Amino acid sequence: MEKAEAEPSASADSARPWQSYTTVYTNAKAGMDGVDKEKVQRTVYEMSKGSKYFENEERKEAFIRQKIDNMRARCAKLSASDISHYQMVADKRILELEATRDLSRIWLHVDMDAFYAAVETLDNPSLRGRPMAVGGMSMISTANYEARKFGVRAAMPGFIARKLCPELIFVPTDFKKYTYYSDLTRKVFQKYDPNFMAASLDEAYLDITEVCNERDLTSGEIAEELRTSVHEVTGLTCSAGVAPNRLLAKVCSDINKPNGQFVLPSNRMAVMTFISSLPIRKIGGIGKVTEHILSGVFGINTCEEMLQKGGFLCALFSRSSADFFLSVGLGLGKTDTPQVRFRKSISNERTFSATDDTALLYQKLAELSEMLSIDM
DNA sequence: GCGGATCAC
DNA sequence: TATGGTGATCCGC
Repeated sequence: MEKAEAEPSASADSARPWQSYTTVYTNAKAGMDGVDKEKVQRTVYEMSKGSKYFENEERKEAFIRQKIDNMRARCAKLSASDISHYQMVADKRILELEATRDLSRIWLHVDMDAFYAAVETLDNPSLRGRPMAVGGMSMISTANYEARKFGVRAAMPGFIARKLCPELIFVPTDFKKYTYYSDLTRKVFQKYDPNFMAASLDEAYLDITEVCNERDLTSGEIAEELRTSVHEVTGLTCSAGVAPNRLLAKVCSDINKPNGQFVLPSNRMAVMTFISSLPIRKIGGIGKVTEHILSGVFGINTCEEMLQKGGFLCALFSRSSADFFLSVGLGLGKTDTPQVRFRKSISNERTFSATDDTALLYQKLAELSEMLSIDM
């Protein structure tokens, strides 16, 4: 195993405690380039410190640190013969996965730019050019690019956002509005792929192989035309990524955001070059925890390193997890169009302040059950 | 089979 | 004052 990365020591930790408190919204995102990350991080920490939420985050982070320590120990205990065995397992799996590579489809991922915020600005043009967020004091759904300059981000609580940007305008969420504009964009998507896959109100995957062939246009030309059409129909901008599979297309749509696009050519060399230096956190399905584990245990920070450490991954993870990690290292992803998609669960939940009042808890349960039964 | 954890939007 | 809601998947027990 590689030497452990420089871990924040106890003394550095107490000198700059905010550096160890990370959240999903203290991560880099489009429009956050000129942001003073240190200052944002410190403000988030100061506003969070001492709260129940903060305590729970600390508890979870301690748990993850322990998990990393345990996995490191398991790694260290592997014998030379274990290591060569798992290296063979990995090499074989890599060959099998490589054999499934399909470069025949062209996938496009569309992602609307700051969707909820952009819709609200269409509805109320006086918001244009001013820092604005959709949501409330508890939670922000989206921030426009003016607000992002202050470090304000989706998933950040509103009271912290206001501290970062006192001028911030709050607009309450209005899903009816977003659904209306989402439907408009989907009418456009349908013209390029009648079987397009909606991933959310503001994201979709399109297999544009046929439309490219039939109209004898490049994927980049189709992407330009689709984005122009979406803008004409809705007044909203979007970004697009083109790649031979959905996993890569999703990464690509983020590269020239906002109002841009990126095409990854459908050949193995281009894919491997693209993936080689790509940070694993860019991959859908690899979140904050998995990033920490892969980095802390194996020293894996880029997709290429998934292949280099393949033996250890096969030794320590389940078959399905190891397969996923190796696939990422190869730049493989789904290329099929599932014909039917079933919903597998239905649920509802509400957050409320802590209580030991059982009567109140039963009442909450009754309310939730009632609402859920109506949904069903 | 179930509950908790992780992840995405 | 104050850190969401819905759906999916995986893992360990």
